[in-house]
Parts: sequence; C-alpha cells; structure tokens
Amino acid sequence: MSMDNEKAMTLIAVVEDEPSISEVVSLYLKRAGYQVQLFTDGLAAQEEFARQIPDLVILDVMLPGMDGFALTRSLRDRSDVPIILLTSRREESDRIAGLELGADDYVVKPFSPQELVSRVRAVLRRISKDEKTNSDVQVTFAELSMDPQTRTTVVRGQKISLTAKEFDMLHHLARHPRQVFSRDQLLESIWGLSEYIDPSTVTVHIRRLREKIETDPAAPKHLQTVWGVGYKFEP
Amino acid sequence: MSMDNEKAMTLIAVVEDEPSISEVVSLYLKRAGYQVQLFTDGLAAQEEFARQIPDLVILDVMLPGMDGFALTRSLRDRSDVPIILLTSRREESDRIAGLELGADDYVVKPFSPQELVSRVRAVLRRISKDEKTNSDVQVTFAELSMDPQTRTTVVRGQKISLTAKEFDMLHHLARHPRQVFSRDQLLESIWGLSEYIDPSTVTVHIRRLREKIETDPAAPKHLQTVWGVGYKFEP
DNA sequence: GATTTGTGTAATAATTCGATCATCGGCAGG
DNA sequence: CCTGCCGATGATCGAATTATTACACAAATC
Repeated sequence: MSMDNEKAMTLIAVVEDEPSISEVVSLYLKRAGYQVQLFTDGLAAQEEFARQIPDLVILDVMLPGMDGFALTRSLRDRSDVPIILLTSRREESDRIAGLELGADDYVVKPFSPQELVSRVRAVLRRISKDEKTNSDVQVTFAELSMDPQTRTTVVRGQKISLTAKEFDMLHHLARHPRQVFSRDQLLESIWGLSEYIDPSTVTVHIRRLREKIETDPAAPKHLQTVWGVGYKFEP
Repeated sequence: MSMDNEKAMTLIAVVEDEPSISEVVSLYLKRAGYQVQLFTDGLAAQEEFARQIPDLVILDVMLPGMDGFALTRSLRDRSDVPIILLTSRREESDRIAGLELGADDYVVKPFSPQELVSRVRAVLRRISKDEKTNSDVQVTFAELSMDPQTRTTVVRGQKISLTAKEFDMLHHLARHPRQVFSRDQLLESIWGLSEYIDPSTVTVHIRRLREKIETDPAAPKHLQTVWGVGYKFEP
C-alpha cells in the first residue's frame, strides 16, 4: 500500500447515520491512508463544514437533520469539494438529482468498502490530479528515465531493455524515490494478491535490475537495500 | 523458503467443514511457514478460541454448528484477531455483512490456495503496521530528524545510518520527547510481547545510539539516563 | 515444433545484526 | 568509606537476512 504524504493529509468527511456502515467505511479509508471525520447527522456536518471544508465528502442521501441533497446544495454554494453520494435506492432519479446538484459520483448500497475506496481515489485523481495510483507516470532522474507509455528505459543516456516484471518493479520504486518498500509490499503492488509468490523472488529481480542499471552492481547506488526492511530507489 | 521466527510462531486457525478444501489450505499455509490449527465445525472452534486466540482466523461462512458470521461476531467481542472469510456465494450482501461484522478480508470460492496465502500475508502485514500506530510520523528537532518512510536519520545536518532496531528505538523515544521509558516498556513497544528479550539488550542499544548521535557519548545530551527508572530523549 | 526469452524457486554462500555475557565504573544509602 | 546495585562498555557468537548462482518450466517467437 503506497502511503504518500499527500494522502495522509487528505481529510475525508463521512456523513452517515448507520454506524455499521460508517465504521467499515472509516476503517477502509483509514487503511487506505486517509484521515477520516465522521458525522451522524447532516446539521452537525454542515456546522463543521462552515468552519473547515474537508478534501472530500461522502454523504448518505438519507440522513436525519438534513438530507444529502440539501447538504450537497449547501456545500456547492461555497466550494468545489468533491462529493460522493451513498444511495440506498436504485432509483435512477436519485442519481440524476444528485449529479445535477453537483455530486461527483455516487455509490449504490449495498456496496463493498473497497469499491468506495477506489471511487474516492478516482474522484480525487480526476479532481485534483491525485495521480499516484497511476502507473503511467513518467519518471525522470539524472541517471534514469522511464516512460511507461513506450515502456522504454534510459540509463545514463543508454537505452536498456527490461523485461515486463523488471520494468514494473523499477518503475514502482522510482515513482516513490527514497521510500522503502518491504518485499511483501512490492509483491502486493506488482504481482497483486491473486497469486502467492515467494518473497525471495523480489530479491532475485532486484539483483537482475542491479546488473542492468548499476555501474557496480555489487555496490548499488540506486537500488539500495535497507537491512531488515526492504529496498528503495535512491535517485 | 524464508522461515522466520515471526512466521513460525504465527498460528492460523482454519474453520472449514469440507476436508478437500481444508487439507489444501492447510498444506499451503504450512508450506508458507505458518502453524495451522484445523476445525471442522464452528462450536469446536469457538471452544478452543475461548482457551487460546490464534493470530489469524480463516472462516467458512457456511458451517455446521455455528456459522461464520456468528463466529465472527463472537470473536470480535473478545479480540481484534484478523479474520478472513471464505464465502461460496458471490452475493454482495455476504461480503458486506461479513465486513460489517469486522472481518478483514474475504475470499470467494472457488479460490486458489495461493491467493489465500497472499491475502493472509497482506492482512497480517497491514495489522502489524496498524499496531505500530504512528510508526510513520516524521520527527523533527533542532539536532535530529527522522523519516520513517525512507528510514533516514539526520543528526546536525549529517545523514547517519541506523540499523533496524536502532531506528525503531530512537524513533520511539524521539516521538515522545522528555518522556521516560523503562527498559521493559521499550522492549514491549519495540520488540513486542511475543518474545522474551533480556532488558540489558536495551542498554546496549542505547549505548550504540549514543555513539552515533551524541557529540560526547560519555555525557549524553539527548539520550539521557534516568537512574533506576529508564531512558528519555531530550530534544 | 523448435528455440529463445522470461520468471519463479531452490540451494548455497556471504553478510550483517543484535542478544548475551563478562567486566568495569559510578551512584547512593548505611 | 564501603558495599550493593544499576548502568556502561567491549567483545563474541549464533542466527536472521540478503546475495548469488543454477535450474526448471512456461511463454513467447520464429
């Protein structure tokens, strides 16, 4: 899980009166690295929003005090904060009404928390160039540049060829320079959870990458080992 | 295969009535280095859990005796043990229900045993990360700054290298400046409760840290001894 | 279908770490 | 002042972690 600073600073307000739902949602959002603020009724939320507007709002349409639509409208009067609506009805009309009022997305109950998290990511990315999750960002450093579009890699002016996995791994590390990743983290972000791969596989890939990009693979300058923790890319 | 102590000590309970499934699951988990405890019905599992709570529970939703949901609830009442549900239906509602009850992940049958192992690892990693709450807060003082993301430490403008344990310990102390910690407290927060370590080990680590961060290690300015009590970090 | 390339795993070697021990030095109460 | 703790120091040794190499099999290419 990539835990970037931007995310850690991202405050998400959840307005939902059913604790069973808000708890799970809160758990997943926190786990995804966001800060979460919970409200159980619309009026309380509105009061707080008058003080501070969060970076994203998740709103139940049906709320005590002040319903989601009204809150959406009142928020839109004052800001462009991204809004995601939770609707328990499958009514198309709800959807339309919500979107017309300025919501950015909506999720129909019952939903999986994971789906909600990905929508949050999508909206943030769309609205405020949240990028990150994007695997097609170009990386450019003094000695290394990678272009995911063409999947080409240039090291010290020399174009080199990387295999698929090698490219993905180096790209992931280079996109988060200096940040340390454990073998398991790398496995999860590059191979995913759908298959079990032995962590030592990461070790081997790192070694192969070193042979390709380091001037002295035995004393790596860029692909560094952090003992007992993992690996990191040092530009 | 990497056979670390942490894993060798990790006990996973599998509650599943179909032998064909539980056998394979058990085989793969053992191969991945975990200790496995098998149960074929919910009640038996619950009895055992009353005695000893394992490190992770894999639960079939459909069970004789006591179903997965009920067992999840009863477990959650007493502990935060990570739970992974096995569900044979693709029903969204099962997913939601399970997650609302506090399960950490779920796998839909039919699943590959490898995927299950991946998820086990992912859940365990997430949990152990959560436990080290605030373990990724940056600390910044006049003479010391530490960044857990990159695991780098800068003392008086000079980047120094700390080993894993050294970093964890200094970070813990620096995160709570001026607060005194006994050796036992430090052992518990940095090493955890799962293994017994001689308290004098802390002494040795403190000494090594002093050598690395103090201008005069014999007269420490930052890592101070509080006689008969413990140590503290003075900014 | 044969050959080349890519990938994961296993076995083995090389490091690094860190827990413990033994000993020394200093603080405090009698 | 002395003595009984507690902390500091230095060295050592086993264990855990990473590096390296070789190999098997799969997938892609010709």
